[in-house]
Amino acid sequence: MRRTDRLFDIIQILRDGRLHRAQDIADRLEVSTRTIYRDMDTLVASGVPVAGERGVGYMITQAITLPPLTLTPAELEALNLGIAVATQIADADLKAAALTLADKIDAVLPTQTIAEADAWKFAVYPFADATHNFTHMPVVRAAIKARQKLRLVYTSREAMVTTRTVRPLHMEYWGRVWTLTAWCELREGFRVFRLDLIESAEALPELFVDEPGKRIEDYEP
Amino acid sequence: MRRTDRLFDIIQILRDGRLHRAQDIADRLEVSTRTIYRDMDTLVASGVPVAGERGVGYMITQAITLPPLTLTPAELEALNLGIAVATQIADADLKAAALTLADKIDAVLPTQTIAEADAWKFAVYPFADATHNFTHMPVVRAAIKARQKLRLVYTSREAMVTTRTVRPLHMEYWGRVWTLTAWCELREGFRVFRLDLIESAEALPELFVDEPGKRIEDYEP
DNA sequence: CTTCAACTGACAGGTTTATGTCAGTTGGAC
DNA sequence: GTCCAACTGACATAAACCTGTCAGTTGAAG
Repeated sequence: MRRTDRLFDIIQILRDGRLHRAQDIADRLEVSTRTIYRDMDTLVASGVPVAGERGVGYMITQAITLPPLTLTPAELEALNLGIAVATQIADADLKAAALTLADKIDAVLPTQTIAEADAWKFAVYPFADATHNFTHMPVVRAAIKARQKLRLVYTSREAMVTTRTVRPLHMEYWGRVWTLTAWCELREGFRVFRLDLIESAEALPELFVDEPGKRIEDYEP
Repeated sequence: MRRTDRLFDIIQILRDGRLHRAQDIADRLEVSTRTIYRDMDTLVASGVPVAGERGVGYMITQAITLPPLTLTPAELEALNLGIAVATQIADADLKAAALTLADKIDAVLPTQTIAEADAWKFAVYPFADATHNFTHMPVVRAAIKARQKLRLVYTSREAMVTTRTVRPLHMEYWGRVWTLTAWCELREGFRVFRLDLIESAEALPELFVDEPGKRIEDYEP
């Protein structure tokens, strides 16, 4: 938990928009510069808009602030979190969607709360958990809808890499990982794939139709 | 990453809704029963609806499944994540809000996509990261809106526990932690509190009004 | 009361992760 | 060219975490 704290502290330091040398940050947080360089790597990989320039120092390159929203309090909180998570995602489409989603909800809700909402300003800063990998979500989701077969390069947990053609059927979110349930043409049976273990996913032109025994309804875990 | 994998495996095993003894799970995953008991702790703390009964075994107590949604693909993904996160939260209001939020979006979007959405079924299972603590969010948010003073019991990172009365002004989400910016009457100055380090938050009947130097606009990090 | 299996606490060993030191390299400004 | 500070890689050590063993306790069912 210590390291997370320090990463948080670094953002707080950078927040002023001014220039900071690794040495100064290191002194302030009582660690070595090497640790700061490593932390900066983590922050950049997490999507924090910080840039370092040799001979100069580190600076926040942008501040991401959203306008006030006008939801019911609890909904606002739920959406708040949702947007925060969605903006963490590397996928640009999803980032944009999270924002338009906010707009849509904003538009459909009664506007009477706008006035009082000005006291509730919030900002969302990207800070992805680099362990998550949502890269293949769009293509997988699209293939499920379009009933397109998928060619997957998949690394199993035993580090075996296989290439297979599957019929994508169903996605689930397990809080830590997303899974894809599919009928695997290589194994001739249902298989559950973890999205974060998919190396590459390519939608094939080949479509598939429901066949008894290969539908999601036929899947029994 | 190994441990996460095993937690995921345990859910997969429990998913069949049948009874499982710790010994059996331990054998299957090739770890000791002690490890399984520890894993079960983690799962329960994460909100996975699993219950153990002495002399009997472990069983999933409920399955949480949501009906199909009808958003644009990207929005669906964004919301998907948002709901997944929101349902992780211990706060019952927020859980409910996440669900009604989904309903509202569902209602306001064009219905033409409903037909094709049936191929896109998804389920969300709670699996909170136990390190997050959103317990005080509702009361803090409410106090900001109502301009009520808050009495905080706060544990600083140096493990110092203080009780203070603050004027809550502004909340921010930093991806890993939420912060509350407030004017602290104990320190006579602006302070930033991390929500996850707040022991207790109590809204006081006492209201506050804007005073020069104590408004969020006057805060300079 | 006995049995079963969930549960708990303490401790030791192993593994992984974090950090510091050091000795470099790189790119821009002057 | 020199200076500056970001950056990188390798290695050793220290701290944190994970796991197994063991010796218990607890609660329900028979």
